[in-house]
Amino acid sequence: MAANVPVAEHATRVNIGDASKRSGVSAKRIRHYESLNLLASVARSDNGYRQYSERDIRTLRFIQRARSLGFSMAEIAELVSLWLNRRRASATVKRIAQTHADDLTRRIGEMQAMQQALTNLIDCCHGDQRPDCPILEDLAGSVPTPLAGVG
Amino acid sequence: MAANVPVAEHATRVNIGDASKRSGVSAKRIRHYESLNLLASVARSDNGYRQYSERDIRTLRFIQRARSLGFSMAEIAELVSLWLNRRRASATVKRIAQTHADDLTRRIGEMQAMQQALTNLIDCCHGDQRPDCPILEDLAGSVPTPLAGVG
DNA sequence: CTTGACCTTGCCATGATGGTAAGGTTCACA
DNA sequence: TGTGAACCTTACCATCATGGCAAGGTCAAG
Repeated sequence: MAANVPVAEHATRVNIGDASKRSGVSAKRIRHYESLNLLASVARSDNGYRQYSERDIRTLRFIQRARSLGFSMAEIAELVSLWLNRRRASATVKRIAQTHADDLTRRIGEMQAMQQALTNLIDCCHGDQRPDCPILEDLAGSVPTPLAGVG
Repeated sequence: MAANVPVAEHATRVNIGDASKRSGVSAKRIRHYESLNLLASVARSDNGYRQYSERDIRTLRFIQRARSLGFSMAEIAELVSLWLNRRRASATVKRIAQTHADDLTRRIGEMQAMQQALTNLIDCCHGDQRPDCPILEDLAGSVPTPLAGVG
């Protein structure tokens, strides 16, 4: 029953369009990642077309997944490097992830503060045809500014 | 008791450095906002220096406050225009604010999803000197990919 | 007159991605 | 054999809001 298909992993090379379909990364992004040295030495065929191996496609999926978690390309470069390094310490990976998580926490907090302030203003605005508007009043500085007088 | 200070509002013109200090907007940003036509026709003195009136500074503070709420420059351009338009409808302002608030909500949600997924992975990682790491395993695609086989 | 603190314009960089242009390659089909 | 579609290539520009730097003009105090 064992199908005698020659898997020939090393020979399974596809063009960038197939690599894109199979990784979920646009061809444009794939080339960009290559320019950032995230994919080690992409092979080329005689006509100059890039040829992607299974390994390359796994790397592209790795990058795509990391992007979906919001990692920057610089962080992803580190993560890919660690992924390929069998002597890595998980502590290093964890530190990168924790730094990013902390960054997310900070940014979420900032945006929530904006959202809260904005929601308060929106709730106070009747939103009809009249010109008076608490949103504009707030932006115009209902709160007196500390440097209002010339120093 | 009324101090007889000549307020001379129309004459209170300051250079960009003072305008920056009094508005909290960097000189670079002030020039940028001018290029975006957010400040109507900034006056110039004979030597070519920009001269900011009290009104200009109020506008800069308005912009600064709007930026702190996360509005884009395009939205701020609309808001400034509405602020200056006595025939505005508060509904227009409210709509802009609501659209932005909705955008914030969406982005906060996306980031929270990232944060949650990341936190789960971090909690599973022992983070020591050993190489095995659930974070990398997740990025490498613990979930089987639908197109894993060649089509 | 020099020095330093201003001001001016203009160009480049960020980060990750998309768009587009101009051109080469391959394959299928008439 | 020609043609056209569907690929591929590189290269440049745009986004968005801001900072940085360079080269030079202006001004006031010493």
